[in-house]
Amino acid sequence: MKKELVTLKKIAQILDLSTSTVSRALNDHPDISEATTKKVKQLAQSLNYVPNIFAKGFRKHRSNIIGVIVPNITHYFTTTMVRGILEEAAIKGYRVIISESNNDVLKQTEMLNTMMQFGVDGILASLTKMTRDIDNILPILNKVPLILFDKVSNKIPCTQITINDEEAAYNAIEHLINIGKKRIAIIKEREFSYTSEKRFSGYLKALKDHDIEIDEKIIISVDDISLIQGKRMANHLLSIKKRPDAIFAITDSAAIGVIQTLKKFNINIPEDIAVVGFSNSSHSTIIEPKLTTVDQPGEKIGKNAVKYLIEEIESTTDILTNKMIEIKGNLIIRDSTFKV
Amino acid sequence: MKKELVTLKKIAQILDLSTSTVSRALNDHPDISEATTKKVKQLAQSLNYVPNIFAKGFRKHRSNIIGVIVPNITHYFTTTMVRGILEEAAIKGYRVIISESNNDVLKQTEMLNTMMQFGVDGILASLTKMTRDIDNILPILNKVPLILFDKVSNKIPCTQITINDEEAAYNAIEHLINIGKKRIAIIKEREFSYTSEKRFSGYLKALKDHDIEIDEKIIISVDDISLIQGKRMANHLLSIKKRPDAIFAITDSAAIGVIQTLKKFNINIPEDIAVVGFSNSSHSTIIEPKLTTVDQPGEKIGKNAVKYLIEEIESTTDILTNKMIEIKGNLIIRDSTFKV
DNA sequence: ATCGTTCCCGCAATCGTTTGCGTGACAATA
DNA sequence: TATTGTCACGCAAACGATTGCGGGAACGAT
Repeated sequence: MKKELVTLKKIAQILDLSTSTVSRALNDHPDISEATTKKVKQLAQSLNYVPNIFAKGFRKHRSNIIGVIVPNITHYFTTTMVRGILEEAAIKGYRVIISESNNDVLKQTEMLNTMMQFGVDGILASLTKMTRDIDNILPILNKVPLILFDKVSNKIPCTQITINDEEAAYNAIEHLINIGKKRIAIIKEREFSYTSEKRFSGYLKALKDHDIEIDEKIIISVDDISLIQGKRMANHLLSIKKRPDAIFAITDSAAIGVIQTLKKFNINIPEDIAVVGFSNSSHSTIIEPKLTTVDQPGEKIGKNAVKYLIEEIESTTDILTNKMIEIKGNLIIRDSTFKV
Repeated sequence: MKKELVTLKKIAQILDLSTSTVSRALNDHPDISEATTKKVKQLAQSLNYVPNIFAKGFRKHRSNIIGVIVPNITHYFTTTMVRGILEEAAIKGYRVIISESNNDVLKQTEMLNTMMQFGVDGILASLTKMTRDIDNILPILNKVPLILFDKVSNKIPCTQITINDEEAAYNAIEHLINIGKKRIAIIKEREFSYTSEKRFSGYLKALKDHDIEIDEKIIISVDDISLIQGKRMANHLLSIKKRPDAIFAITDSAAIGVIQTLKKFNINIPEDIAVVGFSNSSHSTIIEPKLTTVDQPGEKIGKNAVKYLIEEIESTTDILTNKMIEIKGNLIIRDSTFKV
């Protein structure tokens, strides 16, 4: 546990140099001659020198840590984004600390603050659903770069990275139309959710473009978009007089709930009612029939988020950037909308 | 971005005290009178003082960060453990940095080293499958506390936390026997895997205890225990002359592969062949019939891992602890073994 | 009056690294 | 020769918190 630390001073003593020279040599400072630089680096190597991270951070006010906050780390899609974040961060020499907000707004702001106090160089956040009180988040912006991904909010002036939800939803609906569906229901979220709204507007746009009547009765809003709610809403949709012939659930889990109750009532999928989800979760190939859904390239989102964040961290200018980046999601057609 | 930092010195100046007094006051040092302690704390509060984490770590050689390494963060069970880790760590005032080894041994050792250099106070690791070259891991033990969880290795002298794999497997097999199954196959891992071996020995023990013949032909070993392999091995098991009447797959994903091919051949589950998995993954209730499996309390494992790790971190003695902790997993009986 | 305690608190060093500034050696230029 | 410039490096301060040591004040006991 003791293990005599190797420090700049030690290297300096051995080489009969000053610590400053050693430091500069290791950092490729132009003031230092090639010869000594080489000498220093060699010794450092052989002594297995590692710079004291604390002293370094202490001086430079840099931790090389980025903080990540997600609502629920248990969701498969979230983990794929996290994977992308970890990869890209490792490449760029950053470590990642992760927190889970459990969709609790208070916890979320608390975590933002802890992370700040803890000295992260930047924060990547995927917001909880009902993040309305932006006031708690805005102060962060002046202190440390913040980038939102996946669950974003256009009320916050910072760069944001999402799926092209609207377009992807549009494509999904168009696919349903192409296979002959004319009465397409949607199950979306009631609480304001950026992604839900985007997908909804893609839905509306597609219907309009194909001159299909929009019927409020088959536009279903739920509080939490879960498997259970999918079941409930499918039940509801079966009970109305003019049944839909397709159901677009804003989320795979809801779509799976829908499929499960349709099967319970022996409704043929996709002939009687087609179903499409959103996420390409791992469940979508386990359920039968396999679910048509939108694949979201999580790793790509994660990587991009890190890329933009580090850009902001290492930029010298202090202006808030405010880009909106969209990553393309792809419709994956499976048995729930298409029979071979 | 500038934002005049609040430091001990500033507080000291305002209160006309020395920084040392302020420091001690904030740390509840007995030398400081109640009155001044109170005064200092109040001012610190109102000034929104946060100790500079770098300076603190610099002095105390403590980062209050623990490193976590997992093979694959995408697995549901892994995320539940991570959740437990995050929760417990947050409570204890530690941050968590996570890395993914992707089941790559080289990456794993590299990550261990990076984390060490980075100054984590301790490391929690779930090992990659084929971690044989313990040599890369042993040096870590002298430098920083290490605890293994889930994927462990009894070759490494440190405390380890697992499910009671053997017992749980025993219970699963006993359940199969109780519902009348007499010829029970197992699909396990070929490569040495601590958990696989444990589950296998539970299987053997249960069969012996119930005087059931052990048949090598229905003991299947595979390289990677995946859904695909589940399908393949199910095919194989169907092809042998004395078919099994139950299949115990060491893993949910393999069990799901098994179910999928059994269904393809119109074999009744569980009447003809019962299936049980291990993990209680989220897939196990999506598949039909719903899968009987062993629920592993991931959060509990995570929490315990953190608890023991912090214990070691904060202990003053330097002796390597070497406890084996087992967390109980519970058999969850569903349709794949039991018809109502 | 002197001594010994106890209670509170300040001084100053310290951790390892970075960095502004200074300096000596030497070469180039006037 | 005197001046200027460049190169390569050293000095020392600084970052903010912690901590061993020492010391003054107050008080009681002798």
